[in-house]
Amino acid sequence: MSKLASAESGAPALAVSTVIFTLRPNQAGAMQLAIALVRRIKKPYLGLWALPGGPLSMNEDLATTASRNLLETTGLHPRYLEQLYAFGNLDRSPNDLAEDRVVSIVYWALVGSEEAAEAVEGENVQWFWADQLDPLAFDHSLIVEYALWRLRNKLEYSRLAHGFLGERFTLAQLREVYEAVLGRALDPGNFRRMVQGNGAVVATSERLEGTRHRPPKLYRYDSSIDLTDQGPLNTGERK
Amino acid sequence: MSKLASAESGAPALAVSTVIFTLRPNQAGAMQLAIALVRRIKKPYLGLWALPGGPLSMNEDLATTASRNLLETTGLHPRYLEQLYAFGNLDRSPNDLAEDRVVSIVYWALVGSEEAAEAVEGENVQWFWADQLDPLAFDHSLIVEYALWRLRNKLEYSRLAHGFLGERFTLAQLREVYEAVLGRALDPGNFRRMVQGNGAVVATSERLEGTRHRPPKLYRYDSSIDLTDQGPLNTGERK
DNA sequence: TTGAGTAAGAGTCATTTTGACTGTAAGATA
DNA sequence: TATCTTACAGTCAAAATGACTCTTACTCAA
Repeated sequence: MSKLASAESGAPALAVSTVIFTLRPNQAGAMQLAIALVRRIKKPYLGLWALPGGPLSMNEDLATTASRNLLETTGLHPRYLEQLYAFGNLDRSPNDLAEDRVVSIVYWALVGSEEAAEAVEGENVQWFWADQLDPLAFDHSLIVEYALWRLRNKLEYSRLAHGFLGERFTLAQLREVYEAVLGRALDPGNFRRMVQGNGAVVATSERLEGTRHRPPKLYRYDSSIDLTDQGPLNTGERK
Repeated sequence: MSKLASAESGAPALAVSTVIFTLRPNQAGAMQLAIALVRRIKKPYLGLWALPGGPLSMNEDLATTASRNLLETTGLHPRYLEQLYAFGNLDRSPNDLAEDRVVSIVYWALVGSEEAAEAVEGENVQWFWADQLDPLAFDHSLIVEYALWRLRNKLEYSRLAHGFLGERFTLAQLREVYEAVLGRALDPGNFRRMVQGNGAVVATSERLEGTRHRPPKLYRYDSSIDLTDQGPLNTGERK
């Protein structure tokens, strides 16, 4: 007999999972894309790594559940949170017992680099480099691959990089985010022109001091756009 | 006591709905974007129009359920089917009885113009112009608006127009699809250059005859790409 | 005090892409 | 045969893009 609540009602169970991205410095000191995973402590795929998640509770919105899962596993709040996809194939679970069927509504989230450094990490919660993952539990490898694709795509026509950075940042830091996510070097001059051209970013009067070279200006995103909860539910512009 | 199965298990119910698009000629003879809706014959929003859909059954994939709903309401098979979004807000139902909560996984579909002309239409199933809809039941107006946005966006970087056309088509027909979906006229010459430039379309040796002007070449899509079931589950290129 | 090193930030230039437009060819109809 | 309509090819300028160079402003070591 299944342990899932759905078994009694004859309907598939509903769960919410989250792909949590951040940027962390690697051995060479360069920023690299990382994902938070939890270790399975129960029977299917016991010991393997999986996406954090849990059942959808009756009195909670989907995004709220994702946000809470994120807080409970890493102790962090998302800078950006968006629904990725609903996975509900019949063959998602290893044994094809119909009673164990779970439909997972998956979100993806960005957390800031500084916060991520202080995140909860332990035996069963760890950060992994996004581009060198061992096979995960269930269909989570597929999910991560899709989330990666979506992140890289959306970066180009959105202001996503904000999700990794603080309120103010230099253009070099912003470029570093783009390079880490896209996985290739970008020309500094062209990047400056691009990012200033579309008006997404405005210069502040401050500069970053304490560097051992010419102090760069600090920029901030044009604050007219709210970065949280993209998708059909926001009322702002859609681009 | 609620009629929904979820009430007994303490979990939100799961449903699948579909936004069904087609192109139909309007009074002026021009193609225009239309959506298939069903009339509510039950209590919440009784008499209002809504998206076709139903509960997710235990032994059916999400996309299969969407496809079956489409077949049952219109008698048609989709030329294109893609998951849109999972809607699960707490305030989706009018009365805020927690037991009535439903999470809807919404798909959107394209059906061919010729087939749509012969589709089942009756007292409780009808086509409506996509850009002049009265308010729908539940949050379905919001859902349709989002589906429209997604359709228009995706048209630009995908081969979506195939979903409205037959196997072979003239470039003028293809342009007509684009114009109907985007809602604006396109320059024929530039359209030709664009569509031939990215290699999505190849000319056949046939021509469309019976016109009262120079017979245009018939084209077909490069068949190497499968158009059904986009999203994370396809193995092909992702662009 | 001075020169070297480093990265910020502005500018140049050739190529590609895009939008608007013009011109010609092929068939139907009167 | 003349004319109408549409297919389809070609032109041209503006805008966007990628690969550069050059100058400026700071730190640090000699």
